[in-house]
Amino acid sequence: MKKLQLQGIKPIETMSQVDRIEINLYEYFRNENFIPGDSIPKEVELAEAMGVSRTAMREALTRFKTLGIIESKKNRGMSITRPDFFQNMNRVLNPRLLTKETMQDFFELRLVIEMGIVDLLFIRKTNNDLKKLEDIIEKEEAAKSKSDKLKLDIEFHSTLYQISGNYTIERFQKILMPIFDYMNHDLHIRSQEENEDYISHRVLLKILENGKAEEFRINMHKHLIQYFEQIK
Amino acid sequence: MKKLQLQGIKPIETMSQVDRIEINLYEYFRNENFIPGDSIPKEVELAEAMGVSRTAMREALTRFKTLGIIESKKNRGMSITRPDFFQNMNRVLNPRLLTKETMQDFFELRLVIEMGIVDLLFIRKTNNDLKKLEDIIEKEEAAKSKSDKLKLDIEFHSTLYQISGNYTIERFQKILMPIFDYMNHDLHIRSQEENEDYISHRVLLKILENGKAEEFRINMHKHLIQYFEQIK
DNA sequence: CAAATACATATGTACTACATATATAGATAT
DNA sequence: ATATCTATATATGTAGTACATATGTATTTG
Repeated sequence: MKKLQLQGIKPIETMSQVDRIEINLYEYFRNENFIPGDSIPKEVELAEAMGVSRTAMREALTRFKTLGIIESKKNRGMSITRPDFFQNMNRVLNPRLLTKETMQDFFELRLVIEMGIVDLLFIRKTNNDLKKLEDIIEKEEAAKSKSDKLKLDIEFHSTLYQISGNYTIERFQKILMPIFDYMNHDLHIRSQEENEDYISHRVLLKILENGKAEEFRINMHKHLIQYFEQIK
Repeated sequence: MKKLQLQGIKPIETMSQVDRIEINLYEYFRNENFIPGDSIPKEVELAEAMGVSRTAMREALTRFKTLGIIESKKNRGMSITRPDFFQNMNRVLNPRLLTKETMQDFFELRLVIEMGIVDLLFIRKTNNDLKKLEDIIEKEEAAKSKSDKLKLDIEFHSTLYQISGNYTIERFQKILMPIFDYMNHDLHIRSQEENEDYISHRVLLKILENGKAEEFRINMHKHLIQYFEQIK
């Protein structure tokens, strides 16, 4: 029988005992309808109930701890926790470990999100938000050094993520930042000056204040045109 | 001294030995400039070099294995691997473990991505893709039962993700699917029939064939209006 | 009755022994 | 000489025991 390889699926025969323990535990957690905060049986009980050594059980438990599904305290035992998706992503996000394709994917994802959050911006924007953007733009226009300008550019876009009011997206962006940083070294982006109909942050802000979402999207696309041109 | 709580940062004094081993190892991996495929020293060597027991070292190594940063084979030792971000996400993605807020965030993220990928669609669409969408729409129009319609609706949108040519986004969507499924039970979405200017999949396809990205975005927004109306 | 102390308990760390899979070298047969 | 089979060495996987450490609970003490 040929072995078809699928994402994230191991053939049974190559599963170690700990793999099976992990699956058993996961089933157990689900069946018991545990919710975050609930405490679970202690290590020795779990090990005995499953007929394995404490060592192996601990290894399976370590996996869950690593994923943030359970946490443990001395003498207090272990309890279910609310996992943080992006925490793990963060631990793993070393650009050196990424393929070029995945980096390109993330790069595109950024553009996708920036184009996509426009509707959220118009639903959630407040006067305070607009003021904040105004401040950034003023600093940006006054900035002399290239690094200062870059910093404020990033701050402008980060603020847009904030205004979207979506904490998950905001964190996602923060985590992906190092990748964009890393990629910028490779990209040969033509400078804004070479671009005839360049859309400035100020124009975007004006539209966000008085315009409509559709208009904003069109201009955001123009604003990001240098990046879109890289995509084939 | 007050203890300020920050995302993903533990106070030093509460760090266990294994926590410190993990940090040490991570530094080591980075400094040695390991890339996927490189093999790393064996357990006992690492343990001795760091002056800890094999047990504790193994626990730290288990964490890396869980995150997909290293893998191990009997007698072959351990080697650096290319981690798969979404694999871990998948393991953790139990709607029961999500807060309402995070679910809402993901729900919005879906809308953001569907609005945002439009430009990628127009860059990457092929005749084959258009044909595939046509097929789905025909089946959809012929479908009688509600569940069949729903299935084909999902298939249409999934195909858009495929057409975007961004594998990472495609996987992301697949992983988030169960959440949307789960949420749909809670949402009171008014049916398409109640909607006067409802934009059908056929209209979207027409625009994708002959229209422009801007036009498509406007209509995609109308197509998703029932969902946008849920957002405050 | 409050504070200090002793004790019990569950996880954390260490050490040892052995199981298991696999690469390598060596022996055997064709 | 080549292929196949066998033995052995090796690194990870599993088991078991002992003790360390932190923390909750009960007890003693002022």
